[in-house]
Amino acid sequence: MTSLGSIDDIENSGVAMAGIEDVARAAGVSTATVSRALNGNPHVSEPTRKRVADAAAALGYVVSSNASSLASGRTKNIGAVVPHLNRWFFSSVIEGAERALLRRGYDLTLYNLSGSGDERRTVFENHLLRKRVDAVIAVSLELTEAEVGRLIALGKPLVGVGGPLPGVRTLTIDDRAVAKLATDHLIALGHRRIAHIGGDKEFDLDFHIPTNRRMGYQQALDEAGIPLQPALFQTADFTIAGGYRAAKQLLGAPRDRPTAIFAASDEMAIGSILAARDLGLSVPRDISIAGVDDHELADFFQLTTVAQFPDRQGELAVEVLMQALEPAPTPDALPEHDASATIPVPYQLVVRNSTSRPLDTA
Amino acid sequence: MTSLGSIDDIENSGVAMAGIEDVARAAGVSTATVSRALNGNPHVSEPTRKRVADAAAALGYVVSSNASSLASGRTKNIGAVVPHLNRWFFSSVIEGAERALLRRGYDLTLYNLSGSGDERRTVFENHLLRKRVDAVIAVSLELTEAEVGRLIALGKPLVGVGGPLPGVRTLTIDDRAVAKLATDHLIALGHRRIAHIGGDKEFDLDFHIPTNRRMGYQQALDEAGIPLQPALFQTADFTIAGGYRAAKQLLGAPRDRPTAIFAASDEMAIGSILAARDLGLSVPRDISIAGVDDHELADFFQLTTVAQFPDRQGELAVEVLMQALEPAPTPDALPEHDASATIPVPYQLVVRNSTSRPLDTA
DNA sequence: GTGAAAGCGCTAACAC
DNA sequence: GTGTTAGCGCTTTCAC
Repeated sequence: MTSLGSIDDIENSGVAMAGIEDVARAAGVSTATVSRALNGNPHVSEPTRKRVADAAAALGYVVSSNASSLASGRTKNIGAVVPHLNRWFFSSVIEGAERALLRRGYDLTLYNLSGSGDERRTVFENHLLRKRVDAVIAVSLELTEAEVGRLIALGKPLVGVGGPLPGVRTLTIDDRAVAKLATDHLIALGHRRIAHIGGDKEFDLDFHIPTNRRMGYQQALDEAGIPLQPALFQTADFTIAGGYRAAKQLLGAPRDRPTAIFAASDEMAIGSILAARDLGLSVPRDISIAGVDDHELADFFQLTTVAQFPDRQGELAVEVLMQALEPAPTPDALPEHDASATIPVPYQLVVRNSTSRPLDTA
Repeated sequence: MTSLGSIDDIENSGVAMAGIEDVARAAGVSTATVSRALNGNPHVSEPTRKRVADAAAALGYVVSSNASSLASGRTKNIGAVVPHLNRWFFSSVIEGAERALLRRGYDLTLYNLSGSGDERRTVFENHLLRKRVDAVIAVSLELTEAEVGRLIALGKPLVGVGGPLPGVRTLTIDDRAVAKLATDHLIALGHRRIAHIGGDKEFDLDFHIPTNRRMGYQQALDEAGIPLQPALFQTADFTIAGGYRAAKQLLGAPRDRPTAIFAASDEMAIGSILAARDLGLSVPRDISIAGVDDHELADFFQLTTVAQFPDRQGELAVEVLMQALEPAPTPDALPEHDASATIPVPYQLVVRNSTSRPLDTA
C-alpha cells in the first residue's frame, strides 16, 4: 500500500520528506535564501529565486507550517466561530471565507461555539486565544466584551459577520434599510394591510436583527402614512415551519386579512407561501409575500426578496483581516474604516412572482 | 482596549503569555515534568501533577500548539475535505465531526475541494499532505488513488464518509438496503405502480449512490414480483427543484400514473410533494411519497423517509481516526474492521404522513 | 519519578 | 543579494 505506482511518485522520489536544507543544497544556496525565495522576499535575485523554486518543486518540498509558525509567529490559519453550521447563512459565509483564504494560502479552522458553557470557554482559551490562529472571524455570534478584549490584547485581528460586536469591525447588511426596502416595495404595489413576521425575541443567535427589521418595516409604513396594526405582527424562529405557523395566524383571521406579508427571512416567507396555499389562497393574487435573504429555495418558490450575499460577506471578512495581517504595498486598497465600525455590505431587491398589486386596488 | 477590567484579568495577570518555563518555575519542577504532567504521562506523581496543574491554571498557561507539534510530530488537528458546505448532509457530517473532535482537544480544518483543478492540487499538496493535519476525513469526495496513496504513505489516517473510497475505510449507509427498505414499505402498503426518482448520472459528488439506490428499488420490486417499468423512472439532481420537475413528469402522465414515488433523497421527495399538490393531487391519498435522509424539512412536510444520521456519521468517523491516532489502552474499544472496509452505519424507516395505502386497493 | 539537554524545521536578525 | 546563526517553545531521549 506504500506505493501505488502513480505518476506522483516521480515528485516524491526521496524516502523522507525533503526539508529546507535539502532544497538549499540542491539549489546551491543557504537555507535563509531558500526561505526568502519561497516567501516572496524581494531581496532575492531573479535567477536565484528560480533555482530555488525549481529545486523545491523537484524535491516536492513544502514548508512545515509548524516550524514556520514557531519561528515567525504567524500561523497562516484563521479561526471561524459559528453558532451552527447547517443553516444557509452560516455555511455560505464560511464557504465564501474559505474560498478567499485558500486563495491566499491560509487555512480555515472551524469552531462551533453552540454550547455556551464550559465548552465555549475551552474553545476560547485553548484554541482561539493561543497560537493556533492569526485572526478570527465571528459569524453571527455574540462575543462577550471580555472575549473580544482578550483577543485584541493578544493582537489577533477580529472581524464579525452578520451582526455588530462591541468594539469590533463587523460586516452586516443594514437590516433596517433592507426591511424598509421590502416593505416599500409592497407599499408601492398598492398594499396597505401589510403584515410582518419578525424574529422571536429569544432567538439568541442574532443581535438586533429582528428589532432592526421590524423598525425598517414600521418606518416604511410611517412614511406612507399607514397606521401600525398590532394584529398584523407575528414572530417566529426564522424557519419554514415557524413562518408557516405565524402566517396561519395572520391569514386565518376571518376579516381584515392582510394583503401582503413581509417576513424577516426567506425561510419564514416560504413557510408563509405554504400556509397561504393550505388556506386556499393564491400567491400573489390573494396575498403578496416578500422575504429577506435570497435563500437557495427562493427561486424555486418564486419568492420576491431582498438578497444578501453571505458568501461575499465571508470573502469580504477575509479581505478586512488581510488588511490587518498583511499590510498591503498600497495601503489604500480598501477604504479605511474605523476599527470598531460596522461595514455595510450590499443587498438588492429581487422581484419574483410572490408579490403583485393587491386585488382590491385594481 | 488592553484591559477591560473583566474577571478574566485575574488569570491573565502577567503581561506576556506564560510559557512552560514559567509554569516549571512556579511549580518548582523542570519543564520536562510540566510537559509530562500536562500531557497525562503516567510517570508523574500525583502531588507533582497537581502542583503543575495549579501553577498552569494560575498563570493561564496554554501550550503553544506549534512548538508542541514541531517537537512531537502531532498537530492535534484533523483536516476535513468536502465538496460543498451548504448542503444538509455535508454540514451535518462536519458538525458531528467537529463536536467529537473538540471533545478530544482536536481542531478541525476545513477544505472545500470543489474546484477539481489546480486549486485542488494545491490544497492537497500544501495543506493536507504536510504537517498541518494528523489525519483526514473525506466527505462524499472521490479521491484519486494517487491522492489516497500519498496520504497513506505519509502515515496519515484517512477515513471516508458517504461513499466508498478505494482502499479506505468508509462510513456509509447501505444504500441498496435503504432503498429496498423504503420500497418495501410502499409495497407493503399495497402499492404496485411505484415510481423512482434517482440521481443524475452526472451528479459527480457521489460514488454509486444513485445506482445503488436504484438497485435496491429494483430488488424490492423483483422480490415482490412487480415488473420494472422504465416509464416509472426519472432522474434529478437531488434538489427540491429537481425532484419537482421529475415528479411532474411522472405524475402528469394522463394514464397509468404511479400511486407511489420513492425518491432517492428527501429534497427530491419534497419536490415531489409540491409537484403533486400543484397537479391537484393529494398526498398521500392520491400519491404516496417516500424519501431518504430525514432532512430537516422532512418533519414539516410530514415525509415518510429512511433516516440516516450524518452528524453521527461524522462522530463515528472521528472515533475511527482516533483509534488509529491514539491507540486505546483497551484495544477492543471498537470492533476492528479491515483497513479498507466499508463500515455500515445505522439507518431507520421513519413513517410519517406522506405514505398510505393506495386508493384502488381499498 | 524527575531533570538536563538535544533537537523538531524553520525565520529573522545581523553580518558581509 | 546572500550566508551565519540564534532562537521560536515545546517534547523526548537519556541519565539518575
